[in-house]
Amino acid sequence: MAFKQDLFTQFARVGKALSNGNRLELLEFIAQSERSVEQLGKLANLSMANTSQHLQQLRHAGLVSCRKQGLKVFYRLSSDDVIHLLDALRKVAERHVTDVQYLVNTYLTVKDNLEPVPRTELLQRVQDGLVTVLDVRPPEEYTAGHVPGAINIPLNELEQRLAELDKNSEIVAYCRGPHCILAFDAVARLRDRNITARRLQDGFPEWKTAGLPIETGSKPDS
Amino acid sequence: MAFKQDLFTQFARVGKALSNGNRLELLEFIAQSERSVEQLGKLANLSMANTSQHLQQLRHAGLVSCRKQGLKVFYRLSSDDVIHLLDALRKVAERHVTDVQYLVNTYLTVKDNLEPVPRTELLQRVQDGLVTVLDVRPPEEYTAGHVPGAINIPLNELEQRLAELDKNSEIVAYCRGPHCILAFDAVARLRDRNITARRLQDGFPEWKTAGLPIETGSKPDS
DNA sequence: CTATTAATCAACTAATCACTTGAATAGTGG
DNA sequence: CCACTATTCAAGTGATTAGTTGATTAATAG
Repeated sequence: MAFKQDLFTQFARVGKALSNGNRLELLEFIAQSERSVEQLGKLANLSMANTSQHLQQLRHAGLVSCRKQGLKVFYRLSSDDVIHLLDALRKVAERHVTDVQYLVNTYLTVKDNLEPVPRTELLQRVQDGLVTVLDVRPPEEYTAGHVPGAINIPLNELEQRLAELDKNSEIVAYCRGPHCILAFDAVARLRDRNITARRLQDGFPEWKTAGLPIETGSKPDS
Repeated sequence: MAFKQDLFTQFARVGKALSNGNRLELLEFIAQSERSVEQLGKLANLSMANTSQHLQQLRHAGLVSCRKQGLKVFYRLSSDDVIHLLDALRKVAERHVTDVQYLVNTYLTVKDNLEPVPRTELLQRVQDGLVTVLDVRPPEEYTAGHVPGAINIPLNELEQRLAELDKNSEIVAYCRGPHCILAFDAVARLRDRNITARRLQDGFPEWKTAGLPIETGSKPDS
């Protein structure tokens, strides 16, 4: 059955594109916004030629597409399907690969002195104006219920919306749960910019089931 | 940020597991039902040692898990997340890789010019007795789980067992997934004999992860 | 035209991968 | 105990991959 083999070989091409850490990092950058080869190379700390070659592999796998404007070539995700794919990949990795869990634990608790903020502590400190609570989940989930007073900035908009954060108060980010990558990613990015940030213990479902108050609806623009 | 690199490296391990056609084929078989190494090797036409090695790669990537029963080791998907991942992979490949489009068009669409039956529609129509659901996968996979009320006739027995089909109700055939040719083939053969037949949207794993009811065990002879 | 810049291509090395072969393990039954 | 079976391990080979280096192609500016 040559057809079946051919099909799996083609699917494997997409898998192959996802089989290298540098390419995955490039993909994540591209997912934020369209970028040139040079920019991407700098972000991922790769040589120009190497970056170009990786991007072409991604392009041949159908994950990204590009347009030339003047001297520069801008790459972007070819569709939202790719985001879903990356999401599914992360979810599987996060949930099943023990090494990822180990990395997350190491990073959050020991290596970077990032022990999560206990739930019980947070409410008081929000009321005292000591912390800004950041919900990095998608808007739908935020609207459906969130920690009182939290502002919603989805992870992919974080860089563009840094101005909305009060840089004098500590940021406490949370997301879907204890192993959800969103909040730790947010904390990592904020810390890259020298913004004090920590992660809330667990995520929203745990907050809710702990019997703590919640708030629903979307935040009006202020 | 070495941590970030490490994380992407771990994610890439999952990508690497998906980067080989034989592994993807094994995964699809495993998605149907738990199976031993020997069975999987035969299905995918691989040597024992080779199969074992591929399965171990899948296991280390967190995609499958296994249990030993007597002499045999049975592999199964480690969670429904994996089906979602495979789905996302297929979707991206299908939509963006022109070679896949060509293959799909050449082999599949030509055979099936009628739209597949949506999952949500099927249950109601089965209950109303309007359709006969036909599972054309091998008996083991049928036994491990199938659409409620479906009858099991493997493709190679279809011609001999036509009498079992109620020719007054429409036949809806399904198999392993959106690109599995078993159901396409069945529909084509039934139409050749002037039996009204259509294909179910996707296959059994997708049905299961959509949260729809399933039935297990083999059908008693009636 | 030439110089400059962004990106790609081509050629090469070291590392990794797919697969084979043959040996080693672990369970089972006599 | 031994024989038998399903699986895994270990070692080796040819193919593929990631990354480097230096040359080459396009677009732009003077």
